[in-house]
Amino acid sequence: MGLPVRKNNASIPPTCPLSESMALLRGAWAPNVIWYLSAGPRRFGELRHDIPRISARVLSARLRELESRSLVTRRALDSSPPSAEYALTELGRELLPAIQALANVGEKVMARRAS
Amino acid sequence: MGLPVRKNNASIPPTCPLSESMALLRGAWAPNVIWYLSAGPRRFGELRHDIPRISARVLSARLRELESRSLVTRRALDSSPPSAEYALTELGRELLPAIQALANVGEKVMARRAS
DNA sequence: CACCGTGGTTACTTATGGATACCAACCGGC
DNA sequence: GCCGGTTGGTATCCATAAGTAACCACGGTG
Repeated sequence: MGLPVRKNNASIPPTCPLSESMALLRGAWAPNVIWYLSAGPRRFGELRHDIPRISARVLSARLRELESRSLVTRRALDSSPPSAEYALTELGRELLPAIQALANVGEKVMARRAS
Repeated sequence: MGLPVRKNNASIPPTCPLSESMALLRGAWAPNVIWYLSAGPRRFGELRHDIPRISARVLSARLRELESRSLVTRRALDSSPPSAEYALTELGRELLPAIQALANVGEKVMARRAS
């Protein structure tokens, strides 16, 4: 006994697409950054304000990582205090349905807890 | 100049449902564990085999955390070598659509890269 | 001139994850 | 009775990631 030999491995994909998208979203606050960019380009300080508990250090690191993964683009504006604007790429936008699905679950859980 | 005053804050929910579900999925490999439990209950060693790169230490920690968040249940079996079986709760199953959406994106990305 | 906002960077500390080894209980074989 | 294998972990140590707080250059403002 001890090994009831399970054959339901068949329903599991051989190489893991889940790990693939989790790799794109790796790093703290990455999904939030993408979410808050979904409505259009935003500047560093705006994102910092959108995600109150993120530190400048982590936001900076995350944006650079997301840029290197081609999920967001950075555009430097030479305004009087030089600012930067971040936007989603096409690839970044492909993650939006999944992030929306996560948000939906969160919403449902929050609603249930509030009731 | 410098501050083009953005009003698109209106499209952003006040409290963040995304962070809510990300908190449920916090910790390395958490989404994978839930994914591999979606087909039915599985034992510790089976999960370890399902997710080849996870260490026993982290799997153990993750299962305990997911159990404390009421996403999975643990059932000890008193077989000859005592074993344990983990299964999704109703709450855990609610995350499956979101995890499926992530997997779909990953699949698309992988397919595109392979072509 | 001192001060503030913008977009960061630089320490320093803590939390998390990974690798490896090890353990107790039990079984079957010898 | 001893050996090795199986199962579900734990113990230990180290590397990386994230949080905290302070600081900086720049120009505009009062």
